[in-house]
Amino acid sequence: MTDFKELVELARKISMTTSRNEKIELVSSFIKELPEDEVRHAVLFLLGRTLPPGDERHLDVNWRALLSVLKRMTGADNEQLFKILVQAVDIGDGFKKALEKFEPKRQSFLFEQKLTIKEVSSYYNKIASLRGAKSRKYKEDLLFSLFSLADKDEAEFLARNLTGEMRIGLHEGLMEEAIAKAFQIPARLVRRAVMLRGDISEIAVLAKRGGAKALESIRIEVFRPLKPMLATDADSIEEVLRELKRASFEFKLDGIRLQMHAKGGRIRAFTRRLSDVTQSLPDIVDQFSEIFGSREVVADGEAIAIDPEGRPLPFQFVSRRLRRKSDIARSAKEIPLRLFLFDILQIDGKMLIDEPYFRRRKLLEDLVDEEWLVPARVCESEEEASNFLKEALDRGHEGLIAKKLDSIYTPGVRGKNWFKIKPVLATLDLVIVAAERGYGRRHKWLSDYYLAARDEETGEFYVVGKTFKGLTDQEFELMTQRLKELAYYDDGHLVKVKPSIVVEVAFNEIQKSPKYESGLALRFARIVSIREDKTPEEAETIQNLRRIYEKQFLHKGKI
DNA sequence: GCTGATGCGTC
DNA sequence: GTCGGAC
DNA sequence: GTCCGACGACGCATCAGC
Repeated sequence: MTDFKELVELARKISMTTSRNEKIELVSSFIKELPEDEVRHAVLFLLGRTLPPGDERHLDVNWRALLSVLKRMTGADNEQLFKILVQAVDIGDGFKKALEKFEPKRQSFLFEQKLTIKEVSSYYNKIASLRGAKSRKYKEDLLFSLFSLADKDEAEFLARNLTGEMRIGLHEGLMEEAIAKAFQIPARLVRRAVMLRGDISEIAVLAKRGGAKALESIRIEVFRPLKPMLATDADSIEEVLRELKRASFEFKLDGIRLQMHAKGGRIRAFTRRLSDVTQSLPDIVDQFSEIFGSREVVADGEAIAIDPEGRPLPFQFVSRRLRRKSDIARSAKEIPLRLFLFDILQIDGKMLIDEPYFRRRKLLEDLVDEEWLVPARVCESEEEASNFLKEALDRGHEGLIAKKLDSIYTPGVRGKNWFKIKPVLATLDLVIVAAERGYGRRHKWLSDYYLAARDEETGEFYVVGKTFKGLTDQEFELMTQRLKELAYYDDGHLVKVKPSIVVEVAFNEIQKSPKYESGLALRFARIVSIREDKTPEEAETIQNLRRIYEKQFLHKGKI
């Protein structure tokens, strides 16, 4: 039984170095020595996860629950804790600082207990299993008990782990290399195994138990989702064609990525992060059954919402279907989804991911009626591809995905074989009216900015979204200074400022907002420049935003 | 039974 | 999802 | 080229509190 303390110490060392090689070495020598039944949890915990993927339960514990436990332990009031947390680098640091400042109350145990890796995992299990009335309280009781067994450093680790933000500069990429190094397996092989299984903690165990041989024997299994292949951003069609010369361009649909599995008449649908959403999507299941009957198949596609004329609806509609458990039949009728396939990964036991794209696509076209396929066209000239892009946009879609014709399907990889091309939209000049202090590496700065549009009738500013993207570190530094000078309210976290600074903001879509008074919100807002030349009075108006919102429906459907 | 807070997962 | 920073 | 860490919008389910 390995002490939890050792894992905490390892995490500390990992966070101390920025060298990737050093991180890999640290993790690798640690997991090499670990008993087989602890490897899985150690890997998960280091990556900021609690339960293994595939476990349908969740802890339902996050920073609010943690705060409540912290209150119980320290006896401090909200104000005292807020003061500490606001100055902390992140929640883990805040926990540690609060426990240092106030001598914590702890649950007393009958026997002296020491936290082990397995003990923590067992607590997580119990917390995840609790449901129903008063379960929040019982979860907090368990957390109190868990934190009672932890010293300050362990508490810091736990707080980070439970919020999923370890911030030690270690994710799956380096973990794969660490596993490879620990068990002397080529990194390539580890990576491939993780892709096919979608669960790195399981691969770590397999690697320890069976080495390279065990990983080599891994195949796609129906009903076990693999990671979907991803696309790299491209600025233009020209850039893509320079890279690929000739490529297949497919419509990029704005819906949910679905990996469909079928065998013996049973059908399952998995999302991009491999959760099973079959239950919410009976219409998609029917469609897949119509397409493939009871054949054994694994296919990749996108589901979008469509109006009676077959035009795509905005993403917001699709998301209403997604995790629904109640009134499923009714909502399926209100917002019908339609599946569009673009890849096939396995059929009748034959794995296809190592076949080149053009063969997989050809096979798909032979097997499936065109109406179920994402429209695709092979282009080698910019003009041809541009026309196809225009067609996609005219039909209300997001853009194009360009695919290298002879590329294999590399699950989980965002590489140079698939590119996404989204058109650049006009930007908006908006006013910063408030800001929030950042966390982690941004904790000294005002990092998240409230963006507002002006009401041309009243002159008031209305928030239409927040963004933390687009500025360089240096610009954050300067912006923080400027905003502090404009502040008329500052509680340590939220800073409200006099409308003065105008920024040019890019976005992908304007959505209806239930949260903002303006009724509108920007999707994927990011700052592209600071408009030193503009005054707030010259900024975008809320009236114009409404017009832009309506214009989006020129190509999109409405119910 | 309703409402708001919280957590989670999609993009 | 999207961006900048760091290796 | 690749990985990592900053965090955005929504909508659903679940639970607490009235």
